[in-house]
Amino acid sequence: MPELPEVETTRRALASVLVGRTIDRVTVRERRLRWPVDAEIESRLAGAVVAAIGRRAKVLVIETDRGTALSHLGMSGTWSVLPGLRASPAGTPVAPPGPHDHVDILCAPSRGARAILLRYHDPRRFGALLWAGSDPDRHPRLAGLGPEPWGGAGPDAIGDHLWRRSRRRTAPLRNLLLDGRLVAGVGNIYASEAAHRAGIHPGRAAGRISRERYRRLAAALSEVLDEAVEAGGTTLRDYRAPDGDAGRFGGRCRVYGRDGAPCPACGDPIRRRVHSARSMYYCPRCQR
DNA sequence: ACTGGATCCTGACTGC
DNA sequence: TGCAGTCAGGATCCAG
Repeated sequence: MPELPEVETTRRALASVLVGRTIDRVTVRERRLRWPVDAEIESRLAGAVVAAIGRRAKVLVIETDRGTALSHLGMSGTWSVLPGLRASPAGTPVAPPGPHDHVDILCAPSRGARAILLRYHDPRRFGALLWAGSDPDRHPRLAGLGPEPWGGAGPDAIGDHLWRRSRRRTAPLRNLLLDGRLVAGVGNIYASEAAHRAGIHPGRAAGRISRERYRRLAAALSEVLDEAVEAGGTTLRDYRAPDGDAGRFGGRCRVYGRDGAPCPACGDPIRRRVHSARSMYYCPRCQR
């Protein structure tokens, strides 16, 4: 799935076309996503003016004058801004939906701006589209999320937080980083990359890592997320930005997906180990 | 309170 | 070429 940088890339693209626009129509063709698409989505959003597109962890927060909708991309979700719309006889854009095109959001032309069609595509249907009303922070999908590792509190504060919350915990560091209640929006790729940059073995018991090393880890996390956002995210297989571009960070991963290849720091082969049914990639020499 | 495993679903890839 | 098996970027729920 899209991790934090991919969601951030999507957020920016959606914000650039949607903010200030009025949504005319929402069409849901398939409600069976991770949770059923809220039945009130269509009626709440029709006529709403988009005020902002935010992001919390990996959740897109669509703020309108009538309330807030949440969009999660799951493992395979993408929003695209459809190019080259033709006008139908009725004057509305036409673009026939393909398989797995579950939701359309249509904005009619207004004040010289042309019509836009946003389309949500999600083969695995692990994504979500939910109505959160006027108090999104209390919505179950957002309540209880840990602090943002990028663009929030500084690395020292995040590092201290992780250190404090990890005392006496025996689970591997990697598991801690993937737990959104401790730190928000970190997935498998960037957990691997940050641990490598910080020189910490991802399998090390989280409770046996010093405060200083957690600070270094938080700095590495912020740095790698920064670079990945700059590159428009990581495309492993099917992630696409709303303009159809693939993310360009994939080629810059130092460990993720590189088992057997040389560590860029020391040249020893990168190892892959499966833990909790997920792959961990690390350099046994650089990471302790 | 923590922990690991199972789970939702489809598509791409691997190996026979 | 075809087919079965394996794996995947997430996050929740559950039993122990």
